[in-house]
Amino acid sequence: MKEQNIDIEEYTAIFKALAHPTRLTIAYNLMLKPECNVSKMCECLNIPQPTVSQHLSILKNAKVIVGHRNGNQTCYKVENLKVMRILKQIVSN
Amino acid sequence: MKEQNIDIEEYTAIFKALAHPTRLTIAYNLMLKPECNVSKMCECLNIPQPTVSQHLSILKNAKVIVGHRNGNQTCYKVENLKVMRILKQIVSN
DNA sequence: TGACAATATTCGCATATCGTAATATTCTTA
DNA sequence: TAAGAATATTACGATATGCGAATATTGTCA
Repeated sequence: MKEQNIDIEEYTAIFKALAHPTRLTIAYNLMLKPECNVSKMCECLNIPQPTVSQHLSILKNAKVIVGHRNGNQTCYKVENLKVMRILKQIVSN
Repeated sequence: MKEQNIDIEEYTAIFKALAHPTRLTIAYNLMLKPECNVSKMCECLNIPQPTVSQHLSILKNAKVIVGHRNGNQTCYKVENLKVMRILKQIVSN
């Protein structure tokens, strides 16, 4: 019998990162829009900046999002194709 | 601006349930096969029965799987369409 | 009913996660 | 270089999660 080559560890890490309302909201919105910086997220979510940065850090470690600095601000976006496929599934159902 | 009607809480619960290697493995395999009872899972996973039952309970509470008794054993399967769409995405990528 | 198989639940403890607060770092610009 | 804006990190107490061990429940069948 042929083994399905799904990487359980990888997907577990992704799901773990998405398993929080704030982080799922961030990831979901980042998938819809091109990218976003931190202070705009804080404003939209109405959540303190350190908390948002912590969540961003978790999403980043799980390879759900990537960030790049532009001057003194950091823009984040979703690039991981596996993550994008998952997030697109939950849109508009 | 129109609100996207995605239920963050619902998907958070689903992702939380799937965010564990054992549970993701169980859910993934249940999506591939028609259904499975507990002792067969214990055997395949090589994990003690109480631990498997605990994970099944978590998956059940998150509406990821449903179980029905057949005599003195319980068969579980994935019926939730949202969950199936997510799990199908992670197959064969 | 008694014994056994299959599954579920409870308990206790170790570890992980969450959120707030405080502080540190990085970058820009005067 | 000093000040301020934007972001990141650390510390810590409260709560949640994971797992093994023990036990309870449910169903079958002699």
